[in-house]
Amino acid sequence: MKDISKELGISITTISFIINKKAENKISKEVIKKVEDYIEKVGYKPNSSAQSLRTGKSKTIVFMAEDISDPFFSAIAKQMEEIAFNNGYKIIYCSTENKKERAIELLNLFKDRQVDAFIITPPEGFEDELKRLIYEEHQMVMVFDRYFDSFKHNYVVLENYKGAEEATRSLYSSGKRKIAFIGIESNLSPLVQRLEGYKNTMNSYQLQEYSLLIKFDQIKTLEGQKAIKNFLAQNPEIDAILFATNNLAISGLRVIKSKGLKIPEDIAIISFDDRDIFELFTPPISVIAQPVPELANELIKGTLQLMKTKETREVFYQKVLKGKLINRKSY
Amino acid sequence: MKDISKELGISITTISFIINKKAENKISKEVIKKVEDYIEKVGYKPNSSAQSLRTGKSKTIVFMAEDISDPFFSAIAKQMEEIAFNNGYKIIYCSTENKKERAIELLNLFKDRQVDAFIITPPEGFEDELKRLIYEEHQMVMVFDRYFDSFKHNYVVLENYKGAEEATRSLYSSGKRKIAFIGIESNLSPLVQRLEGYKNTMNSYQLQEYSLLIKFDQIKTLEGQKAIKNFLAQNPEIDAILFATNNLAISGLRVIKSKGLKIPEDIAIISFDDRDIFELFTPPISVIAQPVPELANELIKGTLQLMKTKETREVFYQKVLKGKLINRKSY
DNA sequence: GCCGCAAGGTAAAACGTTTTACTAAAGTTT
DNA sequence: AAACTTTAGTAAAACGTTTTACCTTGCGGC
Repeated sequence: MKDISKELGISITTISFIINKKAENKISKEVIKKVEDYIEKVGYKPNSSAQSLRTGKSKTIVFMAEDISDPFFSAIAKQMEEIAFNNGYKIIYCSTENKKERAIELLNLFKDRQVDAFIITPPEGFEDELKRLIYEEHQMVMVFDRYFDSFKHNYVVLENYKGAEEATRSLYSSGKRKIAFIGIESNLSPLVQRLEGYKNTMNSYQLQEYSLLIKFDQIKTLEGQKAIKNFLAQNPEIDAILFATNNLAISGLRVIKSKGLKIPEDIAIISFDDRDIFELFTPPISVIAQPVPELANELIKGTLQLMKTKETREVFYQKVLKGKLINRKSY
Repeated sequence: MKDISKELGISITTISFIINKKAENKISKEVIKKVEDYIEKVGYKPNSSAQSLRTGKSKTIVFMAEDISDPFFSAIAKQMEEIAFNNGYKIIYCSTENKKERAIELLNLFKDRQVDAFIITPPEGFEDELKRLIYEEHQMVMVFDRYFDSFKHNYVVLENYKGAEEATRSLYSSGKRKIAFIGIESNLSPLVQRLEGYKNTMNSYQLQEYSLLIKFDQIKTLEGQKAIKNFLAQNPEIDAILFATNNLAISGLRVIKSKGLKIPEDIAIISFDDRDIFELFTPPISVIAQPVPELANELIKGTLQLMKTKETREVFYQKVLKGKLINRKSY
């Protein structure tokens, strides 16, 4: 800017105004034109560190996902990146592995970097920490995938209860009566609501519930598969399963495959969350798919919007999006 | 720092020295201790924008992947993130979609932000641009997954030729003789080398080659599947296929499934790149798996190392890692 | 008692912006 | 024509660090 100023004989202030579009009714058209042309010509780009230092804004958003290598989260991440970038923001990713300690550690490490906003998939037990972050540290926070009732905050989540309800109904409609639910031992909102949706639907049909809840860290392990195997062995009458997450379903499918059960004749399947593996499985697995582009869009648009409107502690950005039941003949 | 300085009656300079570990033989033990304790107590963290402004380093690395939502790249990304973070670096991701124009656009957009290094998966036709970036703009660049022969640069890639060779041999060993290669129309190094590996091996057995090259943007489409279907129809004697990428294999498997061919009896399969879908497929698909943790490790360690040793245009960081053939009985 | 030197420390400039408060000149009222 | 107002622009401080060059004190050697 100093160089431009010297070259054009125009003050740095004026140049700054022009760059930041604050020149409209201060600076003459000719000067604006002259400066803009020169900037274009020499390809000047402002130094973002200096801008951050002066304004206190870093144009950076942190996306703290449960696991950024999970297909669901990485798909969300990609979509968000694009939109954020076009709005002049960059996103930094990290994974909590659904561990509270890890999330806290990450948060601490981000304290020193200036960050304009956080998009967080809070792990189990992160409630108090999250509240502190929002209400005491006054950070701009958008919560994703799950939310808490104990305090108000911004969030974008799936309509989990309805999804589970619809899935259970569909299994019922296809003639299944011994419908099981395999979920996760957790009180995160989606897992609770999915279970609730299942339970209430079964109840409304006056059917017996069969539910198995697996520990979070066993989902992808042999222990998890063993638990499912035992569950099925103890309840051989089960003729349908609703899986609460895709990873759960994958473990379940391994068991079903190893037991030689036919889908959907012996056992019908619906899983939450779509991923390519389900479409290609033999037979293709039906799912309640999350609307990834819409979720990503809401997340980032909401976050950008909130950063614009600043400290409005009154209005919250809360979106609940519908899932889509995709019938692939696995029930 | 100003506050600490006032509070402790110690100059800002001294505090800066202590924070940056440049105090060892300048400042007395007692003062160091005092300052460190105070910093710990009040939880002071330096302002990173100010640091960047002063030092010209942003502690930021850009990872320009082909597609960050692809399981291979997102797995790499996750691993790198972790290591980078522990070294005080943050990573910004973006996806080129293997489009030259997109990559150039992204690069331009990063010009204004200060970036310490680039890790790039160069798309087709990016050669000149990459060369310019390295040799004219003197950016720190680590190239990933593919590389160019026409100029020296840092890279981390897979030993593609050997991988294809080994896979082809294995198919031969299992008794297959009409072995086909389905690849991509591209002159990116891995695709060329995989084809070469296949061709030369077939040649050494004096077997006829069958190869189909699909256009990059048709890989995941119906056109791609149609091409594969035609290829198989025209060469019904084919009894084995080596797929050059996982996405190709997935399209191929759809075709094979729709044709009702049995794997491996009717047709044996090996694919490059592992992904969970292959393990769960019926039957499980054999693959040449890339060593993801090692790749990520080399990438980020290499990049960090190069940033330390600065302008050493003589020495290049070039690693070629071995793939691992995993036999899952699909051949 | 003076010199030189090491140890321990600091003042101040610089990094590249944004923004506040100001000015000079020209135009508009009265 | 004096007194305001608007227009077009600028000087300088501030953001929070790092780093260069400098300063002071004490001490050993002669």
